[in-house]
Amino acid sequence: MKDVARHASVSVSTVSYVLNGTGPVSQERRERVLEAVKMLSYTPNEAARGLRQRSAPTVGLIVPDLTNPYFAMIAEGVERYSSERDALVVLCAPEVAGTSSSEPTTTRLLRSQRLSGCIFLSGASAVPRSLMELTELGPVVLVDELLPGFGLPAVVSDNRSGARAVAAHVLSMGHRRVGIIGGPSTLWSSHQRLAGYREAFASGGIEPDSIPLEVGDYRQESGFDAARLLMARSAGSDRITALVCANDLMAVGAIEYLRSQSLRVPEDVSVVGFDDVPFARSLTPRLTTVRQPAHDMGARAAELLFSLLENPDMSPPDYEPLPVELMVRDSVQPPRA
Amino acid sequence: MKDVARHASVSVSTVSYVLNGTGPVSQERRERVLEAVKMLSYTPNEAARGLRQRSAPTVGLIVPDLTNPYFAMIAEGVERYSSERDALVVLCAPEVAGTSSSEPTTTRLLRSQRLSGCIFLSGASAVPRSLMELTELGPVVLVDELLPGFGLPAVVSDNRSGARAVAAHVLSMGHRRVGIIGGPSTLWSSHQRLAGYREAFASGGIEPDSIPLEVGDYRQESGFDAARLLMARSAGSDRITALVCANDLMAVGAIEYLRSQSLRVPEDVSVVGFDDVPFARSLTPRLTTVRQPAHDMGARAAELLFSLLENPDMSPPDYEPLPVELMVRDSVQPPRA
DNA sequence: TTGTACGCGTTATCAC
DNA sequence: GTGATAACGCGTACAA
Repeated sequence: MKDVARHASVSVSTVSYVLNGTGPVSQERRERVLEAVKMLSYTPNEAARGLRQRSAPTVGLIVPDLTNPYFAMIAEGVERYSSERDALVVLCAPEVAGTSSSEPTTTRLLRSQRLSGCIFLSGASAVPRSLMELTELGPVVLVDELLPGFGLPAVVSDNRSGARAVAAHVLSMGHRRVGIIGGPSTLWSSHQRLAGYREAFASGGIEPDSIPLEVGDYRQESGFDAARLLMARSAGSDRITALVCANDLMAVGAIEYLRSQSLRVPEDVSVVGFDDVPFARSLTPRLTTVRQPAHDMGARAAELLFSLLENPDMSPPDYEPLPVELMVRDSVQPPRA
Repeated sequence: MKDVARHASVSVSTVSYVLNGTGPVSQERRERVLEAVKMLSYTPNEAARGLRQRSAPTVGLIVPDLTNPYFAMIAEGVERYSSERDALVVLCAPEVAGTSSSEPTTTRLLRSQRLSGCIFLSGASAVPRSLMELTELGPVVLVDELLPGFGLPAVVSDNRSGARAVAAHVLSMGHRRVGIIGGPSTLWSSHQRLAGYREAFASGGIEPDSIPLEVGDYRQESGFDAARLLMARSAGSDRITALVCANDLMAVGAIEYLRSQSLRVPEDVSVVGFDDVPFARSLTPRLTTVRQPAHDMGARAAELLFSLLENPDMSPPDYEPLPVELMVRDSVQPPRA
């Protein structure tokens, strides 16, 4: 910066004025400065800038499992929006239980002021105890999941009505004996989806409490296991004819189990999912599911975080779930006989 | 830090000595310092530290498409290794052509010294012109792709022998009329795989030049299109009986096209892929493919970058491709008739 | 062994 | 309008 000032025959403060748009500078000098900047291909040192301003435009993105395409899409949304705002996105994998030292990396990072705030993509089963510490260090925005009791701002989609829609569709195809594979009971989304399913079935005249339910952890293997338990429970002539799964990955696992038992999908058992991950439509049969605006959710979470950063004691805006969309494909067919 | 010094009744330098392990400090004072640090829950300001040391332990991860599970796995590997080293991983999506301002974000970032180096996951079709600038600003490590002529260190897998292995498997099942869906011709991996396929077919007595080839861009849609072109070329009785695809996503696209033409997979046409993305084994039929050690590749790339950072003028180590594994599943069956 | 003082590159506060 | 100059929080020669 000194060099630039020298080349332009001005003082460093003038250079700063020009670059930050703060302070009045004569047209002539401004041009000289800009020219010098270009000549020397000068770029401000962000470390120094952050040092002075006590903050760096950097958002932490805590994501449990990038391999889940749904999460990856949210991450992309966050990245896209943030990079437009010239902010860095730092990837944080949460601690693997047991592996961690006494203090979670994420907390250490936020504390060391390398992160201005973070976006928390919970998705995994439980709420890390470190979340409370996190919130004391900077703004935290939740995506995809609500944490009742924490009062944290969140961007989520309308899980409940999505669940209602997909269950209603199953009903409308004539299924009466259904089973539900739910998500982790600790998660808000699991409850919402379950509630949605039950509402739909209830209004179709099916007693919600009579519907067999198994809970998984949103991963494929757990779908396999849950399907096994569910099918074992309903032997004989009143075998389940449709499996309603709380996400796509578990639906895939369920299908795998059904096939391993020589049950055909959808002829013998219909299956639906939730999320609409990219490969859902490439499965055989193409998976009926609920599309969540993953990309958009990521972007909005970032947007929310930035406004929180600019206006620290802003009250979190009214929470309004984003709309979802039922994707009717061919993994649901009328039950036979 | 001043506070800590005061609490421990020592000078700031002593605190610094203790924290960085540099300089000799008496046992007694050391303990006092550590206690004060804990009491005040002090954490060094990384901005200041970076300012002083002219570097921050931060690696940029440039990834074209997180939605591709294969890339996501590599990213996870990078994250895992880096966080063990207390380094941040910054996610960079490359510029979308046309969207960008004159200067790519990535370059700006590296130049502004917020990144100490970066890991380049090319995968996409072309080499950004900004790569050269990048290399001047800090160490760059390539993953999954080699860029001949740049002399950049890289971590890749043995694409060629993997390709040879799948192709050999297709041959061994009795296929003689095969078609190849290759990757972007600008990419090293595409050439390697193509070479591998041809070697295998040649040693099976099939003239490599006679094998129909279409090129895609590693994305699903392009697989669909390529399959269409390939099948159109081989009408009638010598219709292709097996499609060898340079990655899983294109294989999925190809299968989709075949089905749209009422061709059954694998009864009418066998299909193989490359990468072994997680859902490959959940497709119907389960996709025969080549597993690349994605996670490991990410970790090794990070490892390489760190050693380059510590030892700037180290010569890039001998390049040795990581082994891959043929995953035989049921998308390949003997041709009928 | 410990403390003092300076510099890292910026920005903000003041005089001019 | 412009230019000195003092922070920002840390590392580290150097003096004590």
